[in-house]
Amino acid sequence: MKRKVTLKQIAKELDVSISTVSKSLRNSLEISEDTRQKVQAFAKLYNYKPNNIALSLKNKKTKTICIIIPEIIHHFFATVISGVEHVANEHGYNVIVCLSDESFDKEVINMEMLANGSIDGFIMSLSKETQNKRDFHHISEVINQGMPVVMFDRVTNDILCDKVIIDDNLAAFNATNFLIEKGFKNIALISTIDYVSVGKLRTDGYIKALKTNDMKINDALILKIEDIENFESKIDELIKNNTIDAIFAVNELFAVTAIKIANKYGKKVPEDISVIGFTDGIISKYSSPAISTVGQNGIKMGEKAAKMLIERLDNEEEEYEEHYKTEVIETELVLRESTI
Amino acid sequence: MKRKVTLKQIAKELDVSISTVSKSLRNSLEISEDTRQKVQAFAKLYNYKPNNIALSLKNKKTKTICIIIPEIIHHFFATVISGVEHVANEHGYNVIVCLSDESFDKEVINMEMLANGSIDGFIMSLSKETQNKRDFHHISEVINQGMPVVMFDRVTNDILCDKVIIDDNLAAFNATNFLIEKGFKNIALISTIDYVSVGKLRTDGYIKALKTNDMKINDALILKIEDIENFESKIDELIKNNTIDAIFAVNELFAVTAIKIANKYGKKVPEDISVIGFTDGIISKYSSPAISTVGQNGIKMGEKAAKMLIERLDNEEEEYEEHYKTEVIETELVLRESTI
DNA sequence: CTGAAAGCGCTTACAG
DNA sequence: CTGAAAGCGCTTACAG
Repeated sequence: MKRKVTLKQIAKELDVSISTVSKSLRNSLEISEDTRQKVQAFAKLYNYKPNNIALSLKNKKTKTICIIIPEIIHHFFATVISGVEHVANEHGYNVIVCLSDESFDKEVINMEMLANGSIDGFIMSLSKETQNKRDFHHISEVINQGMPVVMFDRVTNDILCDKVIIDDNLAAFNATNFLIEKGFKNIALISTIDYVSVGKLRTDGYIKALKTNDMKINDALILKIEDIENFESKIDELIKNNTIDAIFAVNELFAVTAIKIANKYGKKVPEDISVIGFTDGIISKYSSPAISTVGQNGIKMGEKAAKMLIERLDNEEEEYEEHYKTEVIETELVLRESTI
Repeated sequence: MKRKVTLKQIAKELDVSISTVSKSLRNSLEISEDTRQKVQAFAKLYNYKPNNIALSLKNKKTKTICIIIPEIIHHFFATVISGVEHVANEHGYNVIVCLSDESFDKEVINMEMLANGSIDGFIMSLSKETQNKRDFHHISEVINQGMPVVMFDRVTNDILCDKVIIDDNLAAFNATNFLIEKGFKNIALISTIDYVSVGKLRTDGYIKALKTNDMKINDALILKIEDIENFESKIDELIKNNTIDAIFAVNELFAVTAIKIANKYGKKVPEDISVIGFTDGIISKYSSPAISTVGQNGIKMGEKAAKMLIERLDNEEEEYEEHYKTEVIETELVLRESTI
């Protein structure tokens, strides 16, 4: 087992100073061709690589960014990570992934832990609990210390920073409108409680579409799911107790579950009920029938978020600050088998 | 914008030495009660937090571990990350996630980059390309430098280190055997090419089950998919050209695709064909019919891998080395709607 | 009880 | 052309 070699050791072996070794390896013209070659050859032989931590301390930058997400099991968030990873790596950055598990406390702990020099900036999507509490002091604190933050998807207006979102309202409007144009009269909505920002926006879009088309809002057809534990029984009730010819669900889990339950009551999708989901993930693609859905393009969101963050980091000298942007990533209606 | 405060600044403000500040904050008895309180109060006021990078440099440990996976979109790997995260956080470790994208080069670059002091140890699953090339020098190099590595799922015998696996052979044997006991005679296998270690092991288990039951091996029913691009047409051919009453697929993507294609040819699952997949992920759970599958328990694998790594890190003083273990996580056959 | 010094591994302005 | 010194932010053995 040969431990990692340091400048000091090389200097000792070659009987020169540490400065000389350092400069030689960075190919400084200050050093004679001869010495440089000797040092470089030796370093290569011993497979010298500079210690990242020492460089980080010296440079006051770590070339590492952190992405905080509520849940990695959610396919959408996994795709965002993938997008972030690729852009980050291209620019020589590493990515630390933190999971808040939808918990405010875990979100705070993660941020405080990493804000102390471990990373250069954050990319994050708020946990449900944080959105519910509306307590964002941990985020503003980090920003105040001069560390850039980019929020995506689940964002808040209470914090000023760069953001990457989709137009949830518009996407929901379009999806609902699509169903209305198909001639459906009883379009149900399966959404989440309003404090989840995207849930509320999507609900608003649905309502707006109905209103725009002079259709009346039937509260019985609007289901807001609070508790992921027993959401199936809620959907069951919705379908059992109402006349429904189309469903718009704000995520794919709700959509696929709705289809299952519809089948249970002898309703065929899409023949009897058309279904549109949200988030173009694995479930939508591979379930039978394949589910029509609002494609969210997590990869692109991740890429964009990473680009915005890295741009800010790499231009830190210049006084860019306060020039925050909100990027809206376009969505698309992916039509498959669950709609006629 | 108030920059982060350092010991030096506190020392200056309070007109004491840096050593005194440091000791006070660590509550050293060397320092008078009085001074300690003063320093601590001041530190609290200015929200002092020690700089992680400086600590890492000093302590020669970063309290960060890296997990390298081939693909995050694969639900199984996402669950492993989740397991690693939780155990790591419990023990005060952060997790860096790296994606190799199934590429040998990316795997090597990631490891070399992070091995230079950024992290304390690796948890990894080999990329397809690495398994194909059988080139593991980057891994042995890291291990030689004294950095612990834990491999999971896609492992190799060529490297000595801690490992977490499932008994792929046995799991495949059991799944196939289950189908045989149900009375099926023409059981197809949809696997991957042999250089993917788990693909080969699962194929072997399938063959062993047939042999044990004195059934003959029909090569036409064994499909080894090389190319993820056009795997659908391969499965299509398999189903179109053969008489099949059951299918064992080595992942859920293959399983769900097989069901779709079977439907296309008018075969119902499970009435006409029973299907068992591998990896108990989102797809298996939510497709219609829900797919019976070999549950792999990624969470548990991740937790175990993290525990093994952290144990090694925390006990580094003691000469534990060379005492490598391979943990086998049990699998279970999860029966759902795709088998009769 | 307090502080100066050395050190973790590196870089760079400065002196010779 | 080479090297000693200072510094990034911290800890700790040692001196006073």
